Amino acid sequence: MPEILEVEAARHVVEDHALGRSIAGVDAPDAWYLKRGLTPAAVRSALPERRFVAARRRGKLLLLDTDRRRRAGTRAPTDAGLGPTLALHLGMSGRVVVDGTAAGDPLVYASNRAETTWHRFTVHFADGGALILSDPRRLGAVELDPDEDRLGIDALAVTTPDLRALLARRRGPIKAVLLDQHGIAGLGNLLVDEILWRASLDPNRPAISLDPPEQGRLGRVLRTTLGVLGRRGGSHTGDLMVARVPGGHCPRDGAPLRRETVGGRTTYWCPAHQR
DNA sequence: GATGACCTGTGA
DNA sequence: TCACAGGTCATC
Repeated sequence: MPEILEVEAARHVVEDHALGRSIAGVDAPDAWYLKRGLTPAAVRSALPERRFVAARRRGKLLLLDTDRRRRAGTRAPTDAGLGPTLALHLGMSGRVVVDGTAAGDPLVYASNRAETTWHRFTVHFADGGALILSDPRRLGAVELDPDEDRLGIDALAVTTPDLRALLARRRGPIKAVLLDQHGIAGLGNLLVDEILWRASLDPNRPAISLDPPEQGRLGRVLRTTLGVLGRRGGSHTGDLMVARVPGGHCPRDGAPLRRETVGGRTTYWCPAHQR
């Protein structure tokens, strides 16, 4: 499931394989997939003859900056300023594939008929390759020049002071606060459960109720968890993951895990050590 | 701040 | 056949 770690891996694939290549065309077969007023015609006219010059990320949003158009054989720009920024959101089942290579997938992408129908958005390069956003469940999105500030501080950059400030002004459950992309951007359901389990904090605790030592602990655990799971290969590699099933037991102390809805999402946590 | 809708593949 | 998963947005 694409949370910040998967999007960062996708960003890396784009950075390593898609920058600097001339864009020849765009396939946007699913107009519903284009958000905030973007139309297939608009995106088809915006991208060709440009190149991606940077692959950024804010939270779970992948941001691909383009350059200005240039006349063939000259260095003179034909329009002012930089080009638009293409924003890709992977939703819950999206994958970015460049020339058949997807993040975390050493195998060549076997494009069969079923998978082709999941191609919601494709950028064709002049050299014949392509960047594809494949998404079976259609909950991802493509937009142009997004409002990046609708997202909070990136989870990979958040500091303990940032976290203290955020927790201090929220009365809702800690879990809901960590999931809210306006505050901290990038954490999803699995990562938040793993972080709170490692930090020994009850997900239902009002954020405002954490004392300074607990805030500090949460900050440290947040950073180390993202580091460890990133190295292991993603959001699904947490220690809690194996036990995250109905009837599961805490990998730390063996107590039965509780399963309930917190912050609107299915939550697994250990009442024995998360307090 | 909480809830349901959005969409569709998977697994019981 | 149906509950469920996931992230986000509109609405209560």
